[in-house]
Amino acid sequence: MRGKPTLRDVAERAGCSITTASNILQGRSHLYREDMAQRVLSAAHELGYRANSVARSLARRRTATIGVVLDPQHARITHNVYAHDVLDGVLAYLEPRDYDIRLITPRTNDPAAVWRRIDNGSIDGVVLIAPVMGSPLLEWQHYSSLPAVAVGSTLPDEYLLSQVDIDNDAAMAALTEWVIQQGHRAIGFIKGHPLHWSAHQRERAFRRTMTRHGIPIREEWILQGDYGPESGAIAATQLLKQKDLPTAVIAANDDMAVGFLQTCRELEVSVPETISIAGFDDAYWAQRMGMHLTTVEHDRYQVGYLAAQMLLHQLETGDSHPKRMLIPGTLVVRRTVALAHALASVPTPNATILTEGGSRQ
Amino acid sequence: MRGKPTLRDVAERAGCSITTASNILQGRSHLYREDMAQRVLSAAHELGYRANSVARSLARRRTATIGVVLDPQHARITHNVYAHDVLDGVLAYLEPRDYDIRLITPRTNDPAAVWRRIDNGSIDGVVLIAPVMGSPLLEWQHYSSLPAVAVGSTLPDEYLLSQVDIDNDAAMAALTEWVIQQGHRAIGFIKGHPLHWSAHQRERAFRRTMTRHGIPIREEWILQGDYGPESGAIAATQLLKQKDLPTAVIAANDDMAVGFLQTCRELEVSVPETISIAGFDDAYWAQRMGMHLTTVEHDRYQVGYLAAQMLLHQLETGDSHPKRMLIPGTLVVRRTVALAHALASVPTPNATILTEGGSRQ
DNA sequence: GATGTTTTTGGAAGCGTTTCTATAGTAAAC
DNA sequence: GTTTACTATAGAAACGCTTCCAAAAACATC
Repeated sequence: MRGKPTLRDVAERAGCSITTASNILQGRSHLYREDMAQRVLSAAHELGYRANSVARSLARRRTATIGVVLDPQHARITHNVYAHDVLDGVLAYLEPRDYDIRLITPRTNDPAAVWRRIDNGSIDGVVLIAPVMGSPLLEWQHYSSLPAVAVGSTLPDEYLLSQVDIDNDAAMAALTEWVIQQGHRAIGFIKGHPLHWSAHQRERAFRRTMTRHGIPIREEWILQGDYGPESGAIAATQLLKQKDLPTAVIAANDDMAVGFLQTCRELEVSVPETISIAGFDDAYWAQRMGMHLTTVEHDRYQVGYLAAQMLLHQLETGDSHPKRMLIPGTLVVRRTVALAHALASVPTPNATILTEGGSRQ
Repeated sequence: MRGKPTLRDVAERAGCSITTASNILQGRSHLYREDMAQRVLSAAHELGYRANSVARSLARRRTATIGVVLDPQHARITHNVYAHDVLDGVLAYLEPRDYDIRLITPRTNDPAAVWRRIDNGSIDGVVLIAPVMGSPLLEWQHYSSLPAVAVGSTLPDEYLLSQVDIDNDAAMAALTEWVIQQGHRAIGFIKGHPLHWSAHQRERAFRRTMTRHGIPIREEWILQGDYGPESGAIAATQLLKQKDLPTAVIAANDDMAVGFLQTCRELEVSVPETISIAGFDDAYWAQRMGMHLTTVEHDRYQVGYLAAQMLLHQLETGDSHPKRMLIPGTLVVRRTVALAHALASVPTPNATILTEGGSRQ
């Protein structure tokens, strides 16, 4: 025997058939006499035998591997905090269950090429991370019959994909609600990247909540952003040069809110005294800034965890009915939104409110 | 034919043998008559055939997959910026070369279990990300004969591992040098996590440079940190309560430098007027803070890229001789280190200096 | 038309497992 | 002493592909 020991080597050394060795090593030793089991086990141990997972996958017709696919749009994983958190959750669920992870980061937009890469028999199922509008990942139906769960994009139903996401709509509604309850009526909004469904959902929730309260929306206070900090800074510059200013601005995510804040500092506009600003996502680095951004926190780790769970459930039951699961957010009240008038702040019923100390009210 | 089409189906449809189909689909059509090649190609296309990569791996005895292993110490990938950047580089090199990535995040410290998981025949080689002292990943030699490259930890030679890392020593020496050239002689240091080799290297380089300039090191100004921002904050509290203060502090990384800065702000100690502070790493979120931290930038992406390159080289040539490669850093001069005296600042010869505008001098 | 050469194609043996099914051997039941 | 019923083990096919080697076909040479 040269090279790595195979099952055959183990069988030979234990003086039994390959079948026997295989069965015993798979934990079916109750089928055999005690001493046989022992012989096999120790032979395997002495040889340092480890089953070849490729051969096993071929024979079992399942690979015990899940593909995690990043949208080509954000192929560089760096700074894609969303992907990290979700990935962590996915790993946390899968690792103890002896699933492996194949990380796939396509660098083309050609759906055929992308799916050829994804679905080549090496994975049992796939988690699609944050597909944006027009993403090749969404062509799933045409190219693959792999069980799939999309994560981080609440897609229209026609995509027939199982989904797990944060509840953008409810959370933004709750945030807007809360800002309104602080007495603000002149509220601006910085929109997210137009290719992300979340951007539209967040904007819609903002508008709906404003309207529900009979507050007029001033379109000149609705600014286009792209979820990047720079776009928040630009929005701030644009907004602050207007003669008439809102008393509060809600950004579709924390990165833009921080960009906005940064610019306010530079222009010496005081936050929250002159203008209040709220974010969305509770970004890690925004927390570190000590800017005490009022925002909505989401458990993205949980999203990943549940997505993995949903996927494994699909695999095990064969039930490929698309499901949808939304994780509620938590309002985190810090210091960047002030009372507009002396008005008792009543907690909104739609979301848990977390004050800075961490106590839930 | 039911299920996914196999090579056999393609061969049948094209009216040829499996061998022929295989050869042609692997691009060896020059071996065949033009029309044969065409028949096979279109049969494959019509059936939507995609080679099963598991079967292929088994037959070829190579998987075209690289394992990327995170140290169990930082199994949660989130906020492990180092891992992200490196991973990006690895992906960038491997993806176009049709290698797949298996992401492995062991959750135990038992080397046997860890390596059983890593080396089960499903990968051709492995990139070990930032193994810390005592990490099971370092037991490589005892458990695996897989080609391996360690990244992000400059290990002692006895580990016999190929390595790619940033040049901690040279970069910290250059930074220290520069701070000294700004006229500082009373310089403190915040150490990194004691289980990371980098922490010791950075500290050694600091001490060596100080000594080389004949500057005494005051041990009460050398504080223990752990690379986390909180530890920087704690160090600041400890340091600032001393009666005698250094005029500058160098932190072993940016996270701690920022924690330090934060605390200075809170205690209303002005930086850099009262005390200068330099970081190391040029962390993304520190950049965003608008704190203009003077630091050393490293191309971690490059580290990952080169590691992947080195690994593939080992695979292709079979040359398993441990190699070592260090990437130089770039001093980034921003605003947190001031001149201690009116002294002309001379660029150090040991590193490129990047001033804030981006121009290299 | 026999022989040699080159070009095309196919047979068959793997790769290392799993798993279905078959076969001894032994014990209990009649 | 035959049938029934297990128990313990092994044979062999299959998974889908690659690849070495041989066979067949086509063509050239004498």
